[in-house]
Amino acid sequence: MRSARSLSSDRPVVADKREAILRAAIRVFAHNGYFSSKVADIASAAGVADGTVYLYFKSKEEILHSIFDRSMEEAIAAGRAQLEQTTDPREKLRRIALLHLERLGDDRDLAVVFQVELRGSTKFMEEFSAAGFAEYLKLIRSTFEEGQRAGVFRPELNAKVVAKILFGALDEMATNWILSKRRYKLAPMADQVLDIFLNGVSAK
Amino acid sequence: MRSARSLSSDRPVVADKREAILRAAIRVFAHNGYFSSKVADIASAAGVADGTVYLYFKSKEEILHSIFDRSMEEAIAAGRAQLEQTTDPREKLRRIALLHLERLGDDRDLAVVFQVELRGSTKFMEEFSAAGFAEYLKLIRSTFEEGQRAGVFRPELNAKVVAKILFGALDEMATNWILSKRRYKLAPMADQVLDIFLNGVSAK
DNA sequence: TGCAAAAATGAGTGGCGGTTCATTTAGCAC
DNA sequence: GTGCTAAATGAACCGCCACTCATTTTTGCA
Repeated sequence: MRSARSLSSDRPVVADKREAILRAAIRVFAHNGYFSSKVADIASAAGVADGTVYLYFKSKEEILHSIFDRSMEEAIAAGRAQLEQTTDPREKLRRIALLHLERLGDDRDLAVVFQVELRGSTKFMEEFSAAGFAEYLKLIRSTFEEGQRAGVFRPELNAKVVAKILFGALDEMATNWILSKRRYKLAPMADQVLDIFLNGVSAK
Repeated sequence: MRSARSLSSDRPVVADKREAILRAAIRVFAHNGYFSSKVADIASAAGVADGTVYLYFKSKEEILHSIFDRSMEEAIAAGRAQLEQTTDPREKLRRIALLHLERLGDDRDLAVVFQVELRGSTKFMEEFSAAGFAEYLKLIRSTFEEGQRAGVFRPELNAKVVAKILFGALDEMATNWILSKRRYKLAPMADQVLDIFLNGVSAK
């Protein structure tokens, strides 16, 4: 039973099922936490048998990795695309920040995985940090340096530290939003953060 | 064997052993992560038998809670004490920030537990957030509001958001410091953060 | 329609580790 | 020394769950 559309697609059913499992995993991890989530839960949420999960992923841990890798790749690509839209460094940072919070704000489950589940062990943190996080920080940093060269930002500031400050502030907005019972829009917070941030780093 | 100093102290040997287990747990959690740490590891690191741990703590989870509770209580008390040393709101925030990074910088293992292990599940996060974190944020926030009333800080800013920004920036400094292979002093970062932050929030 | 290969299934298993508790040891008063 | 209590011990238990694999189902082609 079930609509098994298989002809006409060059990528086989594989992609669909892999995708279904990843989506299910995001949902399950977000609700129960990575360590409390059972592979069986993910399987049933995805509508497949337990064993099927292992046809697409080597282990439970690899599922978490895949979620991170895919999302981070998308986020960085989207960020890069935004940067091409403008040349003003201030505006570039504004777009990065907005995009950052928009993406998380649009998918609460994914946001929970990113803000909470991925932070839960030094082992993960180190791997993830090495992978995508560092690149993301570098994106912010080089944009800032560009602004320094253009004379827009205070030249004496350490760009690495500045990047961490902006990232940290946005990160805290996201984490707070997840934990908050009161529902509000996340993306608009970007403006408030940037107001203070740009005011703090701009050359007078 | 062992020096069993028991007379003269009103609190019995209990406190010593509880303390030993807590310290051992911080070390073990920091090195292996909360979920990978075995109670047996903590016990042997503390120099006691497995079962002894359960004479002082109801469960493995309660150990983590106790670490958080005790440290947070100390941190907030220390923060309050600092606030009494000065009346200038700018200086107050500077001292809070410095203290924040000093405390984490002085005890890397505790810092790992705070920055990484405690963030690993929504369940923990919600409990901890409700408990001490919220109070800490409030400390920052009310100091900022005091500065607004004094005309030192921009009056149109939302104090809650401002508090999160400062906290987020400091938090990111701490997390980065833990994950960094290069060893540097954490506390001095406070000045760089505050430079930008105060510049961003001060009334001109 | 038949048939081989690929995909999917889900019951079973093996190991792990948090917790318990019967037993041992230490502390102390007389 | 003797007896009593509190503290400490650590072997064993037991529930859990990631992962395996023998079997079944689906697919795609002739």
